[in-house]
Amino acid sequence: MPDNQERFKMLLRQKGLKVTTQRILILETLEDRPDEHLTAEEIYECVKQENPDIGLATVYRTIQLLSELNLIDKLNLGDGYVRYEIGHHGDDATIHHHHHLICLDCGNVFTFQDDMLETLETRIQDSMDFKIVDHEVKLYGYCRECQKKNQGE
Amino acid sequence: MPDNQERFKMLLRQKGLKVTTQRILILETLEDRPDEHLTAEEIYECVKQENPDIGLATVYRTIQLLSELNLIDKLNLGDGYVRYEIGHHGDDATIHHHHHLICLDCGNVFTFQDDMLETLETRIQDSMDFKIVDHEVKLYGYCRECQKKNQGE
DNA sequence: GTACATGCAAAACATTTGCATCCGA
DNA sequence: TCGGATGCAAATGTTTTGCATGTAC
Repeated sequence: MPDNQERFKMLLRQKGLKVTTQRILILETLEDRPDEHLTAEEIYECVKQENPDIGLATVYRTIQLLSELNLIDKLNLGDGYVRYEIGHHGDDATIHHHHHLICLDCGNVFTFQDDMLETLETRIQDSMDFKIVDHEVKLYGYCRECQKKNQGE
Repeated sequence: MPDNQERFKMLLRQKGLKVTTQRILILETLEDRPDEHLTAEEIYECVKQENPDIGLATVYRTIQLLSELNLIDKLNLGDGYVRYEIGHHGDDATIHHHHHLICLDCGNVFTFQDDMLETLETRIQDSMDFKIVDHEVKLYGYCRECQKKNQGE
């Protein structure tokens, strides 16, 4: 399991880019909140507590960098914000994308892992001659709490 | 197989809303291009050919209405535009969501249908106590043409 | 005639960019 | 020192909204 922070520093040096306080703080913010799906604005607010002078533009630029380096994943819940979460890696460098359950009532996002998608991908690959390299699965519905809450209706 | 146009008119009347030329033209535009994933701007350009005085705001307002009435589906390809397509209904009123294959090279979007998701949904429903009502699946990769084109590299 | 719809322009919104200054290597 | 990084403000581009006018019913 590679240390994200060390990897980030290594990748930056490799590209002749600089290791700055801001960049590290932004990565830490995302590492500390592995299942929160933060928006740029939210990341900005978090980092400002440690470094009040940081600018929102720096957050956007760093997010883009982290995304290109495959250290974070984008997530679009269709609410007008792009959200980000730290990448979930396996022992190798392979990214294990998990999937998202989105509650239509409370808006909470739950994650789950399932290997069935791989079977599906193989099938599509064969039948449609389309080479799949990434996927995104979102299931919308009602979480346990909201089902309970609305049972009487 | 219900007629979208008649259904739209019926639903409008039911809600005390009015059947206008603009609303019908926008629905027709989407009906005529069932697999094109149009942006608001593109719909606007199409409708302007029939009705040059239409405003972009009307397109946005109608799209929102059609979306609320479940006559069209939203699709976000992450390119900064929200896209829309006519809903694909079965014999009953059930919406048969198809899935999308997005080529990372040429950007073309292909659709496919697969029932495997239902098995997945049942499993999630049982194991996580989450009642699923809708889903969205996007697979990213390379289409046949682009695979061929880039074979030499 | 009375809502509701429309078109226009202005506003709102997230995100990006230009540029002078700053700072890591 | 020097090229990349930052912060700020301005710009961008999509989508929304306010309001006077138009139109379906």
